[in-house]
Amino acid sequence: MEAPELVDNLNQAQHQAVTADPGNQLILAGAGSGKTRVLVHRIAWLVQTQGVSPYSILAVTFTNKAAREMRARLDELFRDSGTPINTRSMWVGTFHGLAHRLLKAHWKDAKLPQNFQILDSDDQLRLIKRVYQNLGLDAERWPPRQAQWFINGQKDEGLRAKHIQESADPFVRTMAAVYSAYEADCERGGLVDFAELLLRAHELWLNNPALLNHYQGRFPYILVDEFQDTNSVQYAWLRVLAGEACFVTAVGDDDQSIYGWRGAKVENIRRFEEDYPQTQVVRLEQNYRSTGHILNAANAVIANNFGRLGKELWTEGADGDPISLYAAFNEQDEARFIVERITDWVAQGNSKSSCAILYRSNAQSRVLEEALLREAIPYRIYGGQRFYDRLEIKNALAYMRLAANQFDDPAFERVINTPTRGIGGKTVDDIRAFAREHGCSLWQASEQMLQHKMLSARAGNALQGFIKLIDELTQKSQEIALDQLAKSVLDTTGIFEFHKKEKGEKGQARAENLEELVTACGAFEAADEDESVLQQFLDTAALDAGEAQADEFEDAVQLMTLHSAKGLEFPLVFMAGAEENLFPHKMSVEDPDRLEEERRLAYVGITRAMQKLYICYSETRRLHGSETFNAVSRFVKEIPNEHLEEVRIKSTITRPARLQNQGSRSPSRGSKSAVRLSDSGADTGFRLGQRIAHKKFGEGIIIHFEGSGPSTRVQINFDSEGTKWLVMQYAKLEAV
DNA sequence: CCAGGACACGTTTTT
DNA sequence: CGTGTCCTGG
Repeated sequence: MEAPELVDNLNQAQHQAVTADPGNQLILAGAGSGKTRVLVHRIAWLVQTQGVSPYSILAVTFTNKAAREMRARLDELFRDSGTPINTRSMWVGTFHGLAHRLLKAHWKDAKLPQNFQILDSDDQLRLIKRVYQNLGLDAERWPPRQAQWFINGQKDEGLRAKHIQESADPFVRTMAAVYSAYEADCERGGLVDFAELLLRAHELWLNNPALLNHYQGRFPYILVDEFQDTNSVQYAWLRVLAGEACFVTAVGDDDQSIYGWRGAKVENIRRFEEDYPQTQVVRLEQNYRSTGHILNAANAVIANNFGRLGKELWTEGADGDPISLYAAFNEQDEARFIVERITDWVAQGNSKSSCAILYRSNAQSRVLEEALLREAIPYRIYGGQRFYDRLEIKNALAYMRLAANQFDDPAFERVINTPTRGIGGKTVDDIRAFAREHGCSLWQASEQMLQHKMLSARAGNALQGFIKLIDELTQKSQEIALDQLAKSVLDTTGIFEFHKKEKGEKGQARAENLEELVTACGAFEAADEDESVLQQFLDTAALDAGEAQADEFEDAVQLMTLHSAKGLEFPLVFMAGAEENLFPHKMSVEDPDRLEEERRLAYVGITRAMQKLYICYSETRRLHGSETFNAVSRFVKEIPNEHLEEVRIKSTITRPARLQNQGSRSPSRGSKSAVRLSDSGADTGFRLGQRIAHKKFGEGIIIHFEGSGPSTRVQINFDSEGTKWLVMQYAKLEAV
């Protein structure tokens, strides 16, 4: 059967990947090589030419965004080829989403209550803190966050509390105890955290051979996106499901594995061929995104890593501009440089949203934001707080959760006194103690304590009011539509007023978000007839926190970390802070594996750029309150000179080491003996003692020069502003 | 309850 | 240095 529309316009490697005979397949997809296209076309090809049912395909991604995109593109493809298929009923989703779907369908086999609740990391931490109280642990000595990290790490490796080996190490012993108690609490409350979804789903296979057999028969074709990001449980879950007969297509790029620190295992993709017999390997190396200079730079950098599966990006397109390297004087200068380049770019008729500023750590954004703010350039920070992660939304959702399930302890704790209704810490402690003693939920404990009049009149009344409130919501939840319930939560619990009266613009924003929640509830479409719309909505909210920001349609410069830039592309890209100890980060330079991950991050960063890439580093940087002096990043040095062009001619100044001990803000200006100053300023068109005018600072007299060329820095004693150091290139001085 | 101060901390993030 | 958290005093 022919399916020309599926293979037209594919290059040879893509064609090979899409039309390969059914079998195990490893598609090594370089950055910008048309990966999603291949994945989607492969699915359509199987369906349209191989007679594979779309419902016997399992397609797994990591993020909801990726899953949505895949679904949308499948919809489009199927629609265009005249074979409309309901992709909503296909098994396309995230690992967590699919695991959840399985556990919902087989809650009994999974040994879960039917209405088990998903615990987000906030709830999880809260629960761990409660475990601490129960165990009488010192939160100072063993930070609860560490316990959370530990528990999730163990689960990611497929390990339960009982699997942790006896250890003499007090840390391990303590953590194991916390894990164990936490597990018991989750068990009692029917609570499932994110890692637990995966672990349970894996155990579901292992403990129910018949069930596993059923799904193995159901899904003879499995496709996994971003395979290099799979962690141990995810890999194991897939491996078991695939069994001996299913065909697995793994799509990924070992060179873009940047999540090792949260459990992802590059080895999973590297050993794929060994684990899945007769794997056909296809390399997608032709790049449709970047210019030649950019790709060659990326290739050269990543070539320094060992044990790669190997891949070299190339393009039919032009070499383009070399990468520009700017050595900033300090982080302010760096920001100013970037903003000026953006201003130029926009002046040439480009959009602001076509530029991205990438950085290694979030702390770097502040200075960049300030510089953008100064020039009134709108910007958007990617990866901010998402809708369902907002405090006010979580509070409202907690009421809805209680309406769905009164035994949801994390929800109970969150809102029992939010807004304040006179149930103080003491009362809540008493309820917790009672619940713990009787092994029941906080809700049940509250009812019991009220019944037996175990509380003071005042606390009792307040608690009674809360119980009544929730009872009424529970009642309503069975009678009215979801958005009406949400509205009712806002009206009756006081949460709307509570957040609205928060000071500043915050209150306004929170009120708007809460109203938005009602709208979202109105727009929610339930997929499953057998379960309450409310429960489905809550699960969706827990598994998909929504988009990061509301005003994403405004034309704005994009700011983000290198990590969150993965998968995106921009015509103009700035990589800021390319300095040793910042990038690669100092926490990663000692360990070769972690250093390689940093290098992959550099590779990801470079390959985001389509037309033009600027790499910036700063000779001095204020970090954690003190001045740091870092060399240019080793990754920059790994880029061959032919692809680089220095924007600033490096000055001839050599800074003595002792400068680091000097307290002054501008250490290199301190003493004449330490720094070779060019007192002529010959190549600048200005001379010492000359009177000049500056747009912002007014008139002044030149009192020092340093460096040469356009990067020459000049000290001016302004009449009204005092002395300042400026970079000649930017200062735009005029002789008076 | 909340403002304000002391104090600690400082890489990356999705579900 | 800037931010977030925890604690205390009013």
